[in-house]
Amino acid sequence: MSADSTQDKLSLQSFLPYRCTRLAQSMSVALSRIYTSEFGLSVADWRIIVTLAEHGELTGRTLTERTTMDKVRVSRALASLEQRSLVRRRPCEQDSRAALVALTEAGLALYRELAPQALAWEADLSSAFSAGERDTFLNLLDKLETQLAQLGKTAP
Amino acid sequence: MSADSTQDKLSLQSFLPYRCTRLAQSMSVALSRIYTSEFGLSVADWRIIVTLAEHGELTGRTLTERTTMDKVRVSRALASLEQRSLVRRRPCEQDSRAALVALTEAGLALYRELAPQALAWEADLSSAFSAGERDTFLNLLDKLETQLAQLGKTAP
DNA sequence: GGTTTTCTGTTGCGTTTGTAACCATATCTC
DNA sequence: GAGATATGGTTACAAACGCAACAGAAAACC
Repeated sequence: MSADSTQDKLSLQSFLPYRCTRLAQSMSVALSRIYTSEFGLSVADWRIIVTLAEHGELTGRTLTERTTMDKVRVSRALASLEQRSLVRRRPCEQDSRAALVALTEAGLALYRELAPQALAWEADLSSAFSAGERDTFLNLLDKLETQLAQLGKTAP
Repeated sequence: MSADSTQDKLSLQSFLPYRCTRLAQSMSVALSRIYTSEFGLSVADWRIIVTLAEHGELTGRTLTERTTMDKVRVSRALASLEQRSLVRRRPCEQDSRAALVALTEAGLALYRELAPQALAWEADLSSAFSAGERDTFLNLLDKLETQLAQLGKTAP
């Protein structure tokens, strides 16, 4: 009926931010059954481990960018991970304020056990999609994020 | 290139839960410029007000369902909203445990000021979409949520 | 009709999370 | 090269959050 893509009346159920948050919440709860219940990792831990596994040794600064997390959240997660000997830190020669963080052997081993499970879980989830819909979905997410950044720029 | 809808390697940037959380987070921050900075409302407050405006007088129980929030979160938000005279509570005749919550005149007035702004904001955001993409997006969100519920049922 | 179970709603407590202040170092400016 | 400014990272404090425990009332059970 409606040829318009936007709504004229406000309904929580079709309000984009609410729907995205709700979905993200559900996903997070489901996923945490893997990395929290089974491996005792927080979301922050998880993101850091995956990022380090993908990009190798990184500085805390870069880690906050890649994981879209707060400085302090990264700092605290790193402290915890280091205590559990899942990551190690060594001073950075070029900048003595910064530290270079990398996975330890144990950390890498954990990742190798965790990653396939996460991928399998995501595959199960994505099986709700028909061919191409996953890409479409990610594409739409991109569009929204881009637009959001655009809106934030014009009216800060 | 890839005809497969799932990924073979784990990358945070294309990992569905991460991407959804990130987008939801960005949206929430942007939106809160309206209802937090300007009206001093929390996300919980906001959801409750919108739901009450849409459905009229409701019990707390129903409110938790419609807003997908915790019992306690609703309870605390209601206490705060009642103190600010934005909602009122009256005992429920059929069930003396429950209370019926409704917007006050002030609450409704607030809503009438807030809702258009939220809708305008969402319209700005949705302008990143071409015709039909918003519906597509909501549809894909639905699919994921359904699948998620399905997965949760089989392996709890 | 009394007992047990279930349900609504609130409170207490420990954990998590973000904001602000803070060192230490690096960079920029003159 | 000395002062101002910005940046990486940690600490301190306060607010928000959810789980568990709770009181009170309804439903279910026999």
